[in-house]
Amino acid sequence: MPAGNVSLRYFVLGLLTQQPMSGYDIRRFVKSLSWLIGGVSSGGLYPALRALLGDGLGTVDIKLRTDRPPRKVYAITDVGRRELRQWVDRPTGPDSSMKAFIMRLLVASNYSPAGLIARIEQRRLQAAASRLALDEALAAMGDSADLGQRLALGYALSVADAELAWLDRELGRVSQEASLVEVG
Amino acid sequence: MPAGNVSLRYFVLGLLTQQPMSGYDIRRFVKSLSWLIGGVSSGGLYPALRALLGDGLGTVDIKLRTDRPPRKVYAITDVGRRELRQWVDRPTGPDSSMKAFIMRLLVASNYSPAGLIARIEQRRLQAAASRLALDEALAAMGDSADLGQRLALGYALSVADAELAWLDRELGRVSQEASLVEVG
DNA sequence: ATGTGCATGTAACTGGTTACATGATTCG
DNA sequence: CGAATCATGTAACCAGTTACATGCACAT
Repeated sequence: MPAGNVSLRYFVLGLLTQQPMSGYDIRRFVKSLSWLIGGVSSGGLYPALRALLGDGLGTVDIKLRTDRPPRKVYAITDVGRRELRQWVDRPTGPDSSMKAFIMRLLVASNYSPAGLIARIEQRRLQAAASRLALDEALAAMGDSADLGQRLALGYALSVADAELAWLDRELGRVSQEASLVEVG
Repeated sequence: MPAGNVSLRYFVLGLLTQQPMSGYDIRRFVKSLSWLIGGVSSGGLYPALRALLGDGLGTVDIKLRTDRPPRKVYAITDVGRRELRQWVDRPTGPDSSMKAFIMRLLVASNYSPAGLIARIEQRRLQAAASRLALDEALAAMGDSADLGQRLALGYALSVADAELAWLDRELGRVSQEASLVEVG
């Protein structure tokens, strides 16, 4: 379900606006952000970098070294900066937001009340765990992180909290209805 | 981005728990939910249905008709029900549309304060528009909708509201900082 | 010697989308 | 008569992942 809009290509281009980097640097950096967006696979990254060159959005500076493989440092071009800006402004897709969970919800609603409750509880556990991971990331980052990371983390926290609140509310409601049915 | 977890395969299997359906029925039904999760393409659906048969998760009842193409009605098997339940309980991973926005946020934070503000505002417009679409869906659905759709809509609304609130808050903060810098 | 870090990449696969092909029926 | 709806599907493509391949340097 690669949703055509989560474009690795432009994201790495965006990283190059901070400073020129090699593929390896990029992977390391993205990995340090894995709590937000996961990592990048080399099988995705290297072809993407080559494509950037081909389209004139980036350049390489190849540092040859006798002992090790050459270090290829990529940089963004002016054309790249222009295209990047367009990507940033591009809608992220008609909010089919939270699609994965919504699909499960639609399916789970066909289960018995007890089954549905079990599934919402399960989801709550997961949500709480990932919320905790965000908190840990927040603690770990301290004052060192840059604006982008702080913004991204804040956003993720807000959404995670909203989800938890919804789950708790709904869990209460569904349980109550279930017990009413039992009694009635 | 095919996020390996948004599995069309299991979602259609889940729809079959409500009642046996043909591929066409499924497309129509999912299309009626397009405000939540978008549609299904036939190029995705028909292969998925065939795969369900191959794996023993579903069966077909082929109604031959002289005048029209045969109508193939699919139903879920017990094995299918078992696997489906596992899918429902499976973690969903960070949502891909959230990921798409976070990536843009990380990139946009490298722009000037004015640029960053413009980008957050842009996102706010989109978020408000999709929030509005959800409200319309809510109004349109009235009392007719089933539990699953009501749950899904409520969830989507909560998350959308949280996102809007975050955007407004952050827009205020970033603007203020920008004007402080200007003055200082 | 053994594993970890540096550093590059390819091949096969996955889970989709887009666009196309086919053909009858029904509605305006 | 033409458009929409019913109803099936295929082929080409896309963006990405997984697993693999290669090889040197440095620390344990």
